[in-house]
Amino acid sequence: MTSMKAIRRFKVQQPKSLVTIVEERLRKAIIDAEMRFGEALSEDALSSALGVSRTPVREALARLQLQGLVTIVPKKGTFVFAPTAEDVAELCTFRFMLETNALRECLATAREATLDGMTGAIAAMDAAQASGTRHDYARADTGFHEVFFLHCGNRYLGNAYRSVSGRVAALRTHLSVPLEGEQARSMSEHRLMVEAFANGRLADLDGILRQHILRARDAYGDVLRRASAG
Amino acid sequence: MTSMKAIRRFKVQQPKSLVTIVEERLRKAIIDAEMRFGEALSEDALSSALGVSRTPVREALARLQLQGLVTIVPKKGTFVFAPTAEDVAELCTFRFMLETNALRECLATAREATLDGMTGAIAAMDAAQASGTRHDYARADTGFHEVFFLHCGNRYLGNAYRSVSGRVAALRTHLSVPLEGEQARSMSEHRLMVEAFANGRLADLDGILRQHILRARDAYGDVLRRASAG
DNA sequence: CAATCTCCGTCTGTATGCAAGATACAGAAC
DNA sequence: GTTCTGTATCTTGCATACAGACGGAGATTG
Repeated sequence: MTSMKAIRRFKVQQPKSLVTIVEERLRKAIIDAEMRFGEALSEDALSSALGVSRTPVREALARLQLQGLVTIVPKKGTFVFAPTAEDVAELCTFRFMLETNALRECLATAREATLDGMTGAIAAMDAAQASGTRHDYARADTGFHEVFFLHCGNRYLGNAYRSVSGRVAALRTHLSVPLEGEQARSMSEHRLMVEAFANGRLADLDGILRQHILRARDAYGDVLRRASAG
Repeated sequence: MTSMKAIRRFKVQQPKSLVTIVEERLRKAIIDAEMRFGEALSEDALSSALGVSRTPVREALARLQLQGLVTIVPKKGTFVFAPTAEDVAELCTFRFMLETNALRECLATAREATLDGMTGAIAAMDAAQASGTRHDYARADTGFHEVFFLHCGNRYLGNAYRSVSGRVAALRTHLSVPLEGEQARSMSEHRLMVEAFANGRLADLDGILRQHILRARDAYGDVLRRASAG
């Protein structure tokens, strides 16, 4: 029948499963610091709070564990992840590696699209800095770094990043680094990265990125050490 | 009682959960090519075959999906993953990136231990080549590459590798590359890598590794293209 | 008063039951 | 003969029920 092609356009997106909904809700709760590091999560409490049965909650928690956002201790309970300074250091090192490689790919195969994405993210950060909350800025920051993986053309690279991006985002919001000049400094570094990328200066890009991420690493490490000491 | 501290040392590792057992069993079945790419897996059939209820089976399948070993299609079923040539290419590229970085870390911080591990793995490969099955050789090969991540000192790097190692291992056994000289060539490349590592020649190491992995990529790609064409 | 034992509440791990979507096939209508 | 439709039977998604493990409060004993 000739009208079939037209009909196909009506295909509806099937509703998200409860597992997905719960997962996203909890993910947001953890990342946006609605819960504290190490806080206990009872499957029972969550299921009644969210109005679903324990089954999807349980499955969602399992997924979050794979993303490193919660820690499941057999027979004891599930807890919001609690990073140590070492954790953060390794995490940042790893992140630097992923981003460097993603950027290299972007520069080689999707220069225009990546540049567009970056400038768009910068605009969002500007807006957030001007009028938004700190959370808005953090979200925009996250978005900036995600651009690389959207255009890098390697799904595995993107998956690997996604498997740690939750933790990175959570660190950003939980440890609202108290340094005053922090946002301004972050912004200027992001701008520098866009510029280096536009000019195809890969070495510069690596340097800025390294500095950007490793500085974050030290800042987070300091805050954590202070927290565990005090 | 003062003897409690001594008694604690006898604590036995608690029995694995059913989920873990099922997961490992299925993982092995997929990796060792007991099932074919794309084959359907029914929760019901699996649960009765394994003698457990559907719950742990379901959870295990969810985990395997996160490792990329199965694909879950809502309301339709679960299937053994079915890689395309593109998949394989991206996978190998990613793998090269991870291994390169891991090796760099090993060379910098755990030279001796890594070298020991590599030579041990080489010995296992020799043994497998002399008298073992092709599966034995594949397992030893997998072991060789795992050494890097054992000693690289970055858990995230190791996790990322583990999240794709299943697929890599499955490719190795499923696509038993028919080229005759393959094993010998692979062996010699591994030996070259050990040598370059021992001498600290990082650039050489990168080159060999790149060649080693990218050649595997092309070989797998060929087999897959031929399979999908024929 | 301190150390230890015991019991109980709470948690997770697993089994099972039920509902709803997807597919394949048989049969009816043209 | 071809196409459509209804149904039978698969599949998963989710809810609930039950049992075993862990941890803490209180009882018990030195």
